[in-house]
Amino acid sequence: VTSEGRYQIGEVAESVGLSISTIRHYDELGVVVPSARSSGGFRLYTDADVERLRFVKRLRPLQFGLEEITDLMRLLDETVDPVTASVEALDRLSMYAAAVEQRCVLLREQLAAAREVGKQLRSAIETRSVARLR
Amino acid sequence: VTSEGRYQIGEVAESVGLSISTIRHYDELGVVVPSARSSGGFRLYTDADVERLRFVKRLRPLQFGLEEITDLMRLLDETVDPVTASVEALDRLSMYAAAVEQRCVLLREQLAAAREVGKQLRSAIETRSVARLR
DNA sequence: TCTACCGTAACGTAGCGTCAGGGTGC
DNA sequence: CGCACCCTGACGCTACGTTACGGTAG
Repeated sequence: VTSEGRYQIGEVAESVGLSISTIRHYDELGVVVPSARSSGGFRLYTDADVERLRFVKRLRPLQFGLEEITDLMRLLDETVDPVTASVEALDRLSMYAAAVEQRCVLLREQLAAAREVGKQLRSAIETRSVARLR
Repeated sequence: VTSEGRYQIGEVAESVGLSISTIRHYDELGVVVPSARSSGGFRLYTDADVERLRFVKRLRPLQFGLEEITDLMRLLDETVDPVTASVEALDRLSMYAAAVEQRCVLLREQLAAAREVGKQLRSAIETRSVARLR
């Protein structure tokens, strides 16, 4: 904790589980821009910023591009107030929701396939090791 | 089928589910090199080659580099005959097996996190849409 | 000969990792 | 002042995608 709710990039990286260069990259691309900078130029992240980083981290394995993720988060921001929320924004938001569902299904399939490989490997090792024992 | 057990890159791409450029890339890097070429230079894949491509495809989501995958497949090849199989090769093979296990666990965690996001998104959309109806 | 398919070469892209050289902060 | 931490370029890397231009298969 640097000064009550303002974290430096190192602490953030530690707590979120992203590398410092990744976090800097996200800043450069405008995915997650720190709410403040110290007088000396250090990036200072608020708890909300950190939450956004966690959000990105969760979405990345679903093969979403950083641009899409940025767009999605902006949509969420725009619709925080239901009054300001345009129908169009809500529409696009649910398209993202559907995409997330699909990617999850795909991820499950990949996991299943990967476990197959694991089994395949284990059995291959076993038969080859057993043969060696004789 | 081009001529009994020899497939052109297009058919292979179709059946395996990898893009043509990906398959060409794998050839260039020596990951999966087609067993033959037509007299005119067309890549000709055998069923075994196609199997190797499927193997690569299954391992990719586990974040293995192409070089590692190549190494792994070579290890499998080298140990096909238990007599030629060195203890060292078998050792490295089981290290890969362990790595696969770990990556599977990680993948499951990522899937769980991603589903969280899905839920989060759906509920956000719902509350914001319902508010609009009034 | 036509047409779909394939070849290489070369450059473009996303998402970081990795210095190099130099301030910042406690 | 020291030492850990941070800054901005700028270049490197992986794993492809994308033309451009031309040959091949049947």
